[in-house]
This record gives sequence, C-alpha cells and structure tokens, in this order.
Amino acid sequence: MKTKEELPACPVATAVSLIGGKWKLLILRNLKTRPWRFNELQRDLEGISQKVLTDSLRQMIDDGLAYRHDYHETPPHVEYGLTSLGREMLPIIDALADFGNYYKSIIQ
Amino acid sequence: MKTKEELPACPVATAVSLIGGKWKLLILRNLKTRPWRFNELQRDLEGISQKVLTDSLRQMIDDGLAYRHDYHETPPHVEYGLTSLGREMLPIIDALADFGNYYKSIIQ
DNA sequence: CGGAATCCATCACGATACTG
DNA sequence: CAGTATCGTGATGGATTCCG
Repeated sequence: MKTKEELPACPVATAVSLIGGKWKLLILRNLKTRPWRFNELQRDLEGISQKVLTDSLRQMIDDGLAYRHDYHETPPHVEYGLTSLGREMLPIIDALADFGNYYKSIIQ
Repeated sequence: MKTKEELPACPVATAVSLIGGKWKLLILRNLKTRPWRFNELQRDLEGISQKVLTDSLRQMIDDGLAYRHDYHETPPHVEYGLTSLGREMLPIIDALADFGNYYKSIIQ
C-alpha cells in the first residue's frame, strides 16, 4: 500500500498509477465476476506471461485492490479476487466497457 | 481510425487499446474542460516530452478522440480538443477521478 | 498447480538539437 | 509557438528453465 505522500495530487493520476501497465484493467475485468485461479487467469488473458501475471497480481495486492487466498492443498490451489477497495474500481471497468461497445458501434 | 477487425473482441480491451500508454488519460483529463494549446499542455503535464506529447495527440486524433485546429497565425497557434467521440470517454475520466479521491481518502 | 529465477528483447519514453 | 529529427535508455514485458 502506498502512502499518501507517494501519490500524485491529481485523483486521475492517482488512479492511473494503480491501473498502469498493459494488463491490470483486463485482470480487473476478469476478477469482477468471481475469484479466479492463477492458470485459469493466464489462459483467459491469452498472451500474458507468468511473470507479468505474477507481478501484476502482486502489485494489485500490495495496492489493496486484490487478495490472494491459498487453500494449502496438494496440488496447490490459490484463488485471486477483489477486495472491497478493488470493487470500488468496477465503475471504471463499466465505463470502459460502455465506451468500448459504443466505439465499435460507430466505426465502419 | 482503426477498423472493426483490428479491435479486440472484448469491449474493455478495445477501450484499453485506445487509452494505453502513460499519458493519454491525463491528456483526456485536461482536454475535458476546454481546448488546449500545445505548450500549455506540455507545461501542465509536467514530465512529458514534446515527442511523446506529439505522438500521443496524433494517435488520439487518428483514433477519432481528439481534433487539432490550426489557426494559421504567426506566431503559430494550434489548439487541441475533444471530438464528440472523445467526449464519450469522459465517464471513464470521472470514474477514475472518483476512485482516486476515494483511494486517497481511505489510506493512511 | 502455482509459482521463482534468470535472461533477453522491444519499444515506449525521454533528451537534445534544430526549424518554419 | 509548435513542432521535426535523431538518438539513446530503461522499465516493461516475454521466453525459458527449474521447483515444492
């Protein structure tokens, strides 16, 4: 979790600093509905490497947006989901989806 | 402007492909209120280079989000603003700002 | 299954100089 | 003022190997 002093003054810049990178918004899009397992996420995001998925998830956890639950089973069973703070980002995902649909509807 | 075939199937991914990079969302935040001149934008974004600002603006124009109006004066006078399509992105900016404010309000 | 560790590639981004 | 043209670098992301 960042401290107040590390964050930009502008709220938009603050949010951007949390969802920066190529994949976090797409990860949020997936976690929106339910918890996901690691390999399940990687398969669905198609194109993301293990390293980048690991790094992205860890940053999101560190920022308080996501949680990691290890069931301590063999074979390993780990699930990732959104914290209540992470769920506060869902209006952003919804706005992105709305715009994406609109954009595709008007281009020829 | 991209064609339908170049865009991802997922609407969120479509939107992300349009606002990718480090600066476009911040540029949108500025253009939200009124048209801006080039140097004015560069000063306000503090940290962005001319090249990156030029590249970002050109992509946004190419994607139909922004326009460029050259007054053909000497000294040069050029203004950048949002198209009606670009204004459809404003809910995204608003959602980002809301979240940024909320995030800063709850961290200690 | 869910990673860690390592190495490598690319390109987004940045610095600098110059121009109509 | 509003760029263009070069050139350089470093963080981000990708490929591969190994492990409990």
